[in-house]
Amino acid sequence: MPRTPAPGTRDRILGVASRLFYDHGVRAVGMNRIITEAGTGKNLLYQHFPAKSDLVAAYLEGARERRAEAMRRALEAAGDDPREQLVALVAEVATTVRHPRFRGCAFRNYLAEFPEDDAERDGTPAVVAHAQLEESRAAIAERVARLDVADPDRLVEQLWLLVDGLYLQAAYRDRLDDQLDPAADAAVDLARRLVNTRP
Amino acid sequence: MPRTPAPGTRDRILGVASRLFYDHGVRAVGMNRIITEAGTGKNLLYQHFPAKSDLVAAYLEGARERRAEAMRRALEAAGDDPREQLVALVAEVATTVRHPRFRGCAFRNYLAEFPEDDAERDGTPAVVAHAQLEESRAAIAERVARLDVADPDRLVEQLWLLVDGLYLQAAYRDRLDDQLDPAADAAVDLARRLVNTRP
DNA sequence: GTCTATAAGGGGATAGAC
DNA sequence: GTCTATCCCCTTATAGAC
Repeated sequence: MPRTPAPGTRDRILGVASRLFYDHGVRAVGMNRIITEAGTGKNLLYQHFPAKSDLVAAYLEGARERRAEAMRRALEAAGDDPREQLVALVAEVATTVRHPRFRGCAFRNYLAEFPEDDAERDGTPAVVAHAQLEESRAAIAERVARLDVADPDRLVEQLWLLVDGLYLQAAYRDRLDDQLDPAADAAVDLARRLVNTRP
Repeated sequence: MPRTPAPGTRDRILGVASRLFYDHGVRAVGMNRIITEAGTGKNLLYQHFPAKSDLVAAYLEGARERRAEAMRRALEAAGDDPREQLVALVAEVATTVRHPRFRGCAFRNYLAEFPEDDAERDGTPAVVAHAQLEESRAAIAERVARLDVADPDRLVEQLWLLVDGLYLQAAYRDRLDDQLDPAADAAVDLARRLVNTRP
């Protein structure tokens, strides 16, 4: 049984691939380009990732971990009030969206690129993407459930609409010099009004 | 000078291509499939559309005309009150989204599929898509400008967030049995509250 | 043995020629 | 309509360098 050679290789390949996938789209980036920019051999890449699909799934999995960590930090900073936590979740997205190199939500971008990619086996990119979206939505639903509002389901939908709206706008509004800051501010403002409305 | 042969040919090709592009995505549909399903010859297709890009642009242009017509009808039915017109614009999107065969916004789908398609020449698909989005947003901004609200820009952003949120959710929430109806209702409800808030 | 570099297989794309 | 040219894709196999 051979030892795992060159421990940093997998991470380096995955890092290069992740940046390329995110910046240019999964379909637009070929394996050749990843190999060239990573400075590695083709054999080694296919040893760590038997197919491009595995590499894409690992890319989304990494993005998911980073998103989960960011959400966790935002919730911690918001304290114990579920209303403040809900505002913090939307505000975290608003902050993420403002990042200069932000180019849309990685998971929604993937699903838009591969609309016919069914969720068959475990570890499929589509499965990872759906899991992240459901997890993110569940974080909102949990906190809304702790509020005393007349129609909690509706509030979840409305907050989720803000999040999705922000992500989608970020995906196309950067073409012209259209800044996302007003949209991000408007989303946070609206989220605060929504969670503070008494039944 | 040869006569224009078979006047309905162009429309037939465009109709078949539009349906395929919308249902399966632009990248997933090759020219061969369009030719096969349209029952036309390859020569004839390239005579009407010299490149695939031209066919895609015509597909988006057609979708744009249909969207403009739907918006015009919704505004007419809403009467002269700008508040009712704004609610009608969001409600029209909510209705469109509920359609069983709805598979997302054609323009946003295209921009997601081709993120690096710059707007260079006229008639490019990306140009058509951007024009439609700006036109749709302008329809909201015009009516908000006629309201006496404290921060009109913010209201435009918030209404636009609802529209984008609806469109994006429609693009991925239909995978599982997740119905869009609650989201559509929530969006219309929120739009009504937003435009009826006094400064 | 481990990695790189290169070539080739198999498929499908657009576009054009006949 | 069929057939071909050209290109790029993912993937595998082979050959060479440290």
